Amino acid sequence: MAESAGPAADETLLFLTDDQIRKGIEAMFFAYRGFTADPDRILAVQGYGRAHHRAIHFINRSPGTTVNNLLAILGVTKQSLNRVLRTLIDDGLVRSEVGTRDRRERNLYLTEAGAALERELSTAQRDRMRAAFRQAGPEAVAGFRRVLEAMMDGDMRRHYMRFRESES
Amino acid sequence: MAESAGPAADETLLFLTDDQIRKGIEAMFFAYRGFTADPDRILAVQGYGRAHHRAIHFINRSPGTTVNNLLAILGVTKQSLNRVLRTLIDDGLVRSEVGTRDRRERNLYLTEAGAALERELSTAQRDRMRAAFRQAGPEAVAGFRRVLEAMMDGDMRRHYMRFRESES
DNA sequence: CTTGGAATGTCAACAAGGCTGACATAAATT
DNA sequence: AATTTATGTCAGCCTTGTTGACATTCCAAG
Repeated sequence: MAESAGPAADETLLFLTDDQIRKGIEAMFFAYRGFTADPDRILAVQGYGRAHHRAIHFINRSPGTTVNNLLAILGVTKQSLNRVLRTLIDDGLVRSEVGTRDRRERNLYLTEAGAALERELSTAQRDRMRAAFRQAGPEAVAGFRRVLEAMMDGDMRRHYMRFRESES
Repeated sequence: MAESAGPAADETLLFLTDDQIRKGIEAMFFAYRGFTADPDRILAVQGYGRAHHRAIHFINRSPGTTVNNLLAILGVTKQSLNRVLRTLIDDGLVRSEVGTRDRRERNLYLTEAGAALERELSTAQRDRMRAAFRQAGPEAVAGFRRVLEAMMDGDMRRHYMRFRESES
């Protein structure tokens, strides 16, 4: 913070040059495409999209979660999420139960069919991630995670950390 | 490849456990949201979206690029790109010139107004990336890039590498 | 106890930006 | 001359964002 008087004048900060940063930006762009490519292909077959994947992922991650919880994590409007949730419920992939403590809430669970699709999706995505991790090596993976965590918005980092802690 | 008989039996591969992979997947998801958040805010003001940002970014990156080139990099249909390009041309942010060597082609350039918006967008995005890089440190950045490069599809890696080489 | 908000979820309508298919035009290639 | 290539355009569809209106449920203040 104190040493950033000139634009990258210090040669120990070469990884902060505009060119390095630009490469990072493009790496992020191209890699995210690969990251979603396999699930996208699977989802397209049954007429679903990325929004369905996100809902399925986080319901699987926290069974019994409420619509409001999901809204906070996914960062969309409740109307948008509701449409996706409705098709998943109608198609028998998600079960919605009236909350016991507060009957305004709906607790969401994957059905067997939902869990099966979740496994199919996450297997495809994990296979690619695993291959990338194996190719890059453990230290690269640690760096990858450190940079991504620093890039998150505060709110999202909270959700991410909550998930990280919830399993050993 | 040969040693992967059992599920993560080797303790030197702990970074390849399903749990580690899942953390990587969620890190990617949450970080990408942060990555696009600042440009999204700027674009929303002038009524543009992420599609406009992508077009502007890559036209700025390779001035004079053709429509076909852009299609290959962005991975969308020409109809979809055309709609975005048309608004950018009509709004005076992009200039389209008939190709000299091959007059079927259109060479695309940013106008002054286009370059100004590009600077505004990339400054916001670079600031966040720079902060993340600085916080994570040079070795983390190297690992970040290695993992992302391994995660790209072959085609996308080609485009990425082409860009990387095009500047020292 | 009742009543007025606040929280939660649903329904309707609209826009952006993907997609496919069909077709036109001009230029290059064979 | 015929074909292929590059680009643009029209029409129509889908997913997934948005806002607005509204129903239900809970809770707290009177």
